[in-house]
Amino acid sequence: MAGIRDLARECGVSVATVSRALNGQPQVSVETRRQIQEAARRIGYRPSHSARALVRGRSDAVGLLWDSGYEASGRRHPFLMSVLVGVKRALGDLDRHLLLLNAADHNAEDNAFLNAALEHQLDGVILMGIDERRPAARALYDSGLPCVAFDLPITGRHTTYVTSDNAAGAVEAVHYLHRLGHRRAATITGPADSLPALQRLAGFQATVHALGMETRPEYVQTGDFFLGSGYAAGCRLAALTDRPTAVFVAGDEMAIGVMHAFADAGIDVPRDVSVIGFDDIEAASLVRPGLTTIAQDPIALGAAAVEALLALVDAESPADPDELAVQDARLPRTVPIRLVERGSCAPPRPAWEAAAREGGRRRSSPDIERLPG
Amino acid sequence: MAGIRDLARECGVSVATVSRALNGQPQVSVETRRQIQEAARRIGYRPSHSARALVRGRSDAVGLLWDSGYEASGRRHPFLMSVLVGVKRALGDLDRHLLLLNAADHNAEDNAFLNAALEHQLDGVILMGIDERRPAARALYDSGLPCVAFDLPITGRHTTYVTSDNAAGAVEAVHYLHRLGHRRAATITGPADSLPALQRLAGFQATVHALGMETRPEYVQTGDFFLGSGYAAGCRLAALTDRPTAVFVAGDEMAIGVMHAFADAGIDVPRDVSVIGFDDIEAASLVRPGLTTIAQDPIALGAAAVEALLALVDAESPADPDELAVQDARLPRTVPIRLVERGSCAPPRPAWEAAAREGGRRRSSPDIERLPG
DNA sequence: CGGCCAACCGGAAACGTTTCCGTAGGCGCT
DNA sequence: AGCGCCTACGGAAACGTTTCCGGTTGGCCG
Repeated sequence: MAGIRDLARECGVSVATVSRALNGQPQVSVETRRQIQEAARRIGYRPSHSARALVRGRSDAVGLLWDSGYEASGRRHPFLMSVLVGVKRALGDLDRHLLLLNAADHNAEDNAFLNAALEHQLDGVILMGIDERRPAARALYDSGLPCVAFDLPITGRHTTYVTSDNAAGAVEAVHYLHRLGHRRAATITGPADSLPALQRLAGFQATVHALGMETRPEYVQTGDFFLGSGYAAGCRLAALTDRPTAVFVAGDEMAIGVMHAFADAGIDVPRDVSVIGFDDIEAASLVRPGLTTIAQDPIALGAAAVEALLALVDAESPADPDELAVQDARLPRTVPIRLVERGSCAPPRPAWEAAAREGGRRRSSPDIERLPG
Repeated sequence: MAGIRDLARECGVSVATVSRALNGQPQVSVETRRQIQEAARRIGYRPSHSARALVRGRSDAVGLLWDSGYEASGRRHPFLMSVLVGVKRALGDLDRHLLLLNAADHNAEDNAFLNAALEHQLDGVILMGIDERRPAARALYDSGLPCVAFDLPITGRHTTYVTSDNAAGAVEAVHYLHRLGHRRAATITGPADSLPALQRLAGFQATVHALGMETRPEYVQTGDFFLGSGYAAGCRLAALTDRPTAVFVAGDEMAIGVMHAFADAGIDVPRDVSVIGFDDIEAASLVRPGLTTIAQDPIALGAAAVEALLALVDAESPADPDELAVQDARLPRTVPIRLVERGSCAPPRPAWEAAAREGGRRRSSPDIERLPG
């Protein structure tokens, strides 16, 4: 393994010069630099990450904390993998790497995460799909180490979070429904301790109100983001005498559940009732009819997270903690969403046609006609 | 930041003793060890990973290489995330960490991966969802650094791969179909350069032959693991005069595609034809009817990968390269699969009923009756 | 011509570990 | 009593960088 000394000897210069040349520092002549780079390539020199990290006191790596047991706990992050891709790309552009902290799912000592982060001298940590109330997690973001989370409103000395624009997504969804002609829309929301669920519900209610659409207590049902709860809520909706003509569901998996419930009740989607989801999970494009949904942009989410994290570390890097910059970096990031139309929404049926509904019944997966603008 | 010297001073011993005590080496008295551990906790001592890695020459970390642009290239790894969980857990049990190498999707210099791996002194690298023909990947597993891949039959000096028991899965699938009473089964396979596709096809053909089931050229169709290709293949199958009564599809997404094709052709699944998939992706349990499929075990796959990787590094760790152990560690790992029954398979219809099929048509998602053992 | 500055470079001290080698004492054995 | 072995420990040399503090040129200005 060729070290910096070998390289220095090879070029007839000192190790200091080699270091400066390779790190792009200015006090080295262009000719010397060229020679050094040339020689480095020739002898296959590779700088030791450990040595560099040791002396500089940081590793240029960020940690990723995510808990594999999380999904079982009744919450979800439907596309962690894609978000991860976004994180990885953004980091790659900055020549940084990502260290997965094994959350030692069992037997996790309270300082497990923090210890790992400090031992590796991480620049900061990104948290996703984790129970933010775990002591081990708390210890981490109470430590002053920069942290950014997905969909988790964590607080700490150097901490912020990123999330999709859930409120905007909800208002776009009900505007869309309203444009289609719907006036009676229900929603299925998520657990009350889920930030996205709350924001989506708030957006829904505000817009329904602003548009003067009908509102009743039975029109908001609660689920847990999983299929079964969507099915159950769908059954409750189906049994209503004043059934809504559209339903905005806070998560795609639940939305698929309500579609099943409606199918089992003999209610055709989208002819009899429209359903619109949230997230755009893979299955949304696989089911029939295709699920119209508010799509999150996982790549952008990942990029926003690293941007937020870097802002956090930059803000505290100078010796004097720039209080203003810290405040600024602490602001949550919110990334835009996008409506993707598939087959699960349509204009409501005219009353006379709905009345005649109990006649013949056709195939439940009709090709849906293109919707007008 | 407390260093090992502070700890030594605190305890009135030398740094050498502290190091030995903390690393569990035997030549330190139990009393001294206890005191040192106590003091370490008290002053919050955390060993520097960089320093340790620097002097020991290795980092106790393994790299993970996966290419986010891969899916666009016509191949898939349907549950990378879950496999990742498996890898992470297995690693966590060994107090190792996982470093995600940013594959610098663009502008990737030919040695990008290898450089990153060497600079970080990784124990080895796990590859998944990557185009194994990329020069940058080749350089990696030609380098002698231990590598293990998923579903990629890569070869190199210290290299192996893990994969699900695709052949066994295929034979189980057709046995299952055969038990149900099917005698005319088709298959939809994947690209010819995909290892799992090849193995699944081979298992299918061998079993069909062994069981004396009908075989015709049109009964094997080729797809690319994506929905559209499954739909197309399903249409071709539906148009056959001697249509098969069951189809074994080499991937769940394609399987969903053929279900759509059949639905559009007025063919009911599972009444008119059974379809069985492979992989058990999330959507398999979300569609209707639920997709009966051969499930891979992603957690076990991940665990098998780290086990294989560690065998590889152990085999070459002694000064003398134990040629036998290396040979042994190079053997591919194969992890068992499991049949999961959902609603897409049923006994074939008796001929007389099939003949009368063109009569009334009912809802396409009937609740399926439980199958006899 | 002396002094000053900029540009370029070298020596050496860190950084925090692990490990090799050495040593002091205790103990059993002949 | 002398010898050697074993256990527990200390001293110090690595490991491969970065960076501080200089030092040596050569050119320019006064």
